[in-house]
Amino acid sequence: MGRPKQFDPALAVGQAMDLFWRRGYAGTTPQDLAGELGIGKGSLYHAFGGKRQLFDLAVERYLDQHVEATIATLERPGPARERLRTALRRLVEADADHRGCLMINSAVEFGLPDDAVVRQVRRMFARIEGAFEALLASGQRAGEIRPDLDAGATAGLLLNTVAGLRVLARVESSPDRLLRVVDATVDLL
Amino acid sequence: MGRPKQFDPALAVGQAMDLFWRRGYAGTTPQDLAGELGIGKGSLYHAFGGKRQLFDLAVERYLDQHVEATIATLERPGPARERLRTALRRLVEADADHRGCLMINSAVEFGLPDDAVVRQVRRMFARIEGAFEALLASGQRAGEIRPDLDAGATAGLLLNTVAGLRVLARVESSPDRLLRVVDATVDLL
DNA sequence: CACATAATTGACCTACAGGTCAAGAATGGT
DNA sequence: ACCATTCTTGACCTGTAGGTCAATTATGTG
Repeated sequence: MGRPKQFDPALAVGQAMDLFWRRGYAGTTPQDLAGELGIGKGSLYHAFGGKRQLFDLAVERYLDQHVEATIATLERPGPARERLRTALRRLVEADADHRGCLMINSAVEFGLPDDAVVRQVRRMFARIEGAFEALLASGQRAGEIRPDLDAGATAGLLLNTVAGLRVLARVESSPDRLLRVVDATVDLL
Repeated sequence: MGRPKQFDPALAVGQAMDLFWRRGYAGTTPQDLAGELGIGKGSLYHAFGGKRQLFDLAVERYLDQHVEATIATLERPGPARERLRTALRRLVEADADHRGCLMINSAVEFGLPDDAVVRQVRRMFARIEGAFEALLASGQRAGEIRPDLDAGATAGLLLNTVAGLRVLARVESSPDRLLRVVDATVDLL
């Protein structure tokens, strides 16, 4: 009962995510958010509690949506090295507007003091690193990747590579150089 | 003639750099800056023109100081691979308080739209990449590094690795995992 | 000393971020 | 028809960011 919501909260979280992603947390005002969602500022606070709560929802959404998509690419069938190359290339090519990664941008913006965001970022890193390790192990079982490679350490290296790519994407105007990095990395394995 | 300055502008730029580095551009207020430099807010504007101008000076200082120091480490005598390992380890170990890199933090905070900062960041990246390429070439001449390695592409890879390390440092509580990344990277060359 | 020059300061200003709230509008239940 | 409940909204509030300025203080010069 009561008056029904005039907007779809799930959709709204997606729009908020988009805005935070493009403009950063501090760079996004409640005004901006209300405008983007097409609702009054009061409604926004009524529905989500506050800017930070909405941001946390946006982060959660980002994880479920974009991060999981990347991981899914890694887990698709095919030769391990090519799965890796494809996933990394996608990451670069999908970022034509240089937004980088919401999580990494936030990690840099908030830094260590902030707890909730940093915890989420760590969770995401662990998830990605795990996927890399599984990929490497499967590649080794299939004989496509040198068996003497330390899968754990190399997974960390790949996570680090992704972090680098996402940051460089913010200042690199063309994807070419990043794609070269992707290839150089994959070829080294 | 006229009243002499009560503070050393060069020193002040260093203090400002430190503050921007720790708190980010948006997170540092003119109030904070005046407090840190031990002068009145008005003095600050009289001496430097504004927050952004002071920031630009801080960035310049950072380049001349920290970036050049890292590059100097790369150019010291010794086996190429070990020079690289040392430089990367230093980067990680010197960042116990998780500030990362001023330039990279700024690149993420400002994003592409901003011109001055992004131009500086690109200059710095080019400088570092060049140093890596020289290092790799010298290692190849000395027979320490496989001659079939594409020095240009690999230099890009190393720049990317540094970017990753600097970002991960902001959320990684202990340096151990980053040091493993360093070793894994160097060992792959 | 008088004066031109330059540095210092805190009071002051404007804009806006982030958030609250009272009044009104749309529902289901009786 | 009335009510309890829930959403919606724009007006309103407080704090502060970023910056300006007039008055004051310290220097060199004639």
